[in-house]
Amino acid sequence: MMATSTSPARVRFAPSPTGFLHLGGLRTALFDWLYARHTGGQFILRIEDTDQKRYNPESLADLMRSLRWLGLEWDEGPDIGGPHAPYIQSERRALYRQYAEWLVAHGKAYFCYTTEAELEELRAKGLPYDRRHRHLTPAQRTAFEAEGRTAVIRFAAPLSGTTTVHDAIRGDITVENATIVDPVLLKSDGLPTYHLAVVVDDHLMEITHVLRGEEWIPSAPLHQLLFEAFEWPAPVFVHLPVILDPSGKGKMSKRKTVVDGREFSPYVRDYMTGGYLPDAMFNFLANMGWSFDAEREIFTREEAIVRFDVADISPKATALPFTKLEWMNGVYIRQMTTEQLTDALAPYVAADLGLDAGELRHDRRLIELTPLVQERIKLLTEATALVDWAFVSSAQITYPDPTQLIGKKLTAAESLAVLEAGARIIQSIEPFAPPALEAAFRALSETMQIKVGSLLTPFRVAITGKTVAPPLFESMHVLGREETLARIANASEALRALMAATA
RNA sequence: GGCGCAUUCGUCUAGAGGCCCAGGACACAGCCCUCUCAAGGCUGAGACACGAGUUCGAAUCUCGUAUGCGCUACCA
Repeated sequence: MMATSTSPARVRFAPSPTGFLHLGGLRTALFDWLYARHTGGQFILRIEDTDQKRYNPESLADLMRSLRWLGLEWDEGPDIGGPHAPYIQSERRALYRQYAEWLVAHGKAYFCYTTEAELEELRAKGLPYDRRHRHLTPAQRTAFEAEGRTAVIRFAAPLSGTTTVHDAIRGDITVENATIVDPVLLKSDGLPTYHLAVVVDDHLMEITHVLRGEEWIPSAPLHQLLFEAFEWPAPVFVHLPVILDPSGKGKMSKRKTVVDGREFSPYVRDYMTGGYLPDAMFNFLANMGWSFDAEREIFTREEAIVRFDVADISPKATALPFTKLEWMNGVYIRQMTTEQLTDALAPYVAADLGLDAGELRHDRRLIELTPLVQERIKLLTEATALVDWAFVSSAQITYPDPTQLIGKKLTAAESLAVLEAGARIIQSIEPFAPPALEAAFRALSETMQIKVGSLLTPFRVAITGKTVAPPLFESMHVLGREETLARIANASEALRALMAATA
């Protein structure tokens, strides 16, 4: 771990509200938050909605819901305000014009009247903007105005020399100034471009560390130049590696990607409803481009805060290992208390079974089943398939494939005999509880000379209708003596029918 | 095309000249445990993109090549 300054940092997450929050964006926000907490500074949420065409009204709510789900509370932001409000750029438009005009007044920017069509002509020839209006006379300007042309404000970038920006992860990055061709700062609709807005706001909001995607590396020198033009100190730049598609090649797509036959969405909202735990997602994402130490990757938020440092972030692009996410989610499920898991499971199971979540939360069956499924699921969504049999009547357990009722190395007749013998035990056993049941069935295994595994299979299928289910004796107990006997009777009947049909 | 960034097991990563014929994790395979399925334990297979340097010594430094990705908008 390389130690850097621990003075309080002001770090902002500045998404543009164009769609649902992406896992890549969440990771950026997570690193922002970790660094702010690590230094005892502030985490700020700022909305960069200067592109009216791409604005998506659902986006803001989704964004805030997603961040809060992960536990990333911000100290200043659009909904809670703060000393530098407003935190939505479209509400700050007057500010940007003012600063752009200051640059013009100081000879560091200029009005440009080039039309869309003229720019298109240049583009068609593969040429960048030719700085044609960099030195307009007042008379020329008046003439263009008279034509009704609207101006944008462009930065008068240095024509020679180089600019070096320091990136906290990669070190110095140097580019020729000549490659920076007077970018637009203020658009003709009066709103700023990203370049102007980010520099003005980062300065005004006293941002000390800029964490953003590496797609911004090429424009970092421009931002550096803008800070210099305004005579403001520049923040520390930290360009985060991109998140790739799980295949390892190409940026993660906006559509679902398939891994091992299962679909994984790039959107956070799908994980909020897909059986994932926020703590697991937090831990998982913290390992993407950063590592706690060489041997350990399961850690708490508090532990991460203590160790996190932007200088330790890897510069390498990463593909999200979704199977590892699932494994980690399972680890977190197993770490929960029974009460916590029941709370978490109730809404999922209730929705799947058409029950009331509030009532189900206090249902004896769910409460007893929770510890039995705890080490068998990786996602909260997987619980229903393991427990649904407990919430239906015996009549609803059918045996479409009665051969499943036959134990390994047993005949149908032998399996039937096993069920009947077991039913006699269940009828009279006291107490009707797992330890006593287990002892009795093991004794039965002895006397009938049938392996425990083979002996129990008919009961498991009889009771749950499935070959894969939670432990048998506990399951019987959840059902109760009468219901257990009813299901065994039904299963016996199914076996008899099978024997009659094949005889 | 130009400019920039990156490159350790299939994947996520440790590694800041000798501790590394490269460590951990997921996934995978085998074994153990076991009432099914899991969980757990043990074992195994599996990587420094390539080529030149620098150095007594390079995964670690330099240069080149290759590959991938990004930017090249009045989008962010």
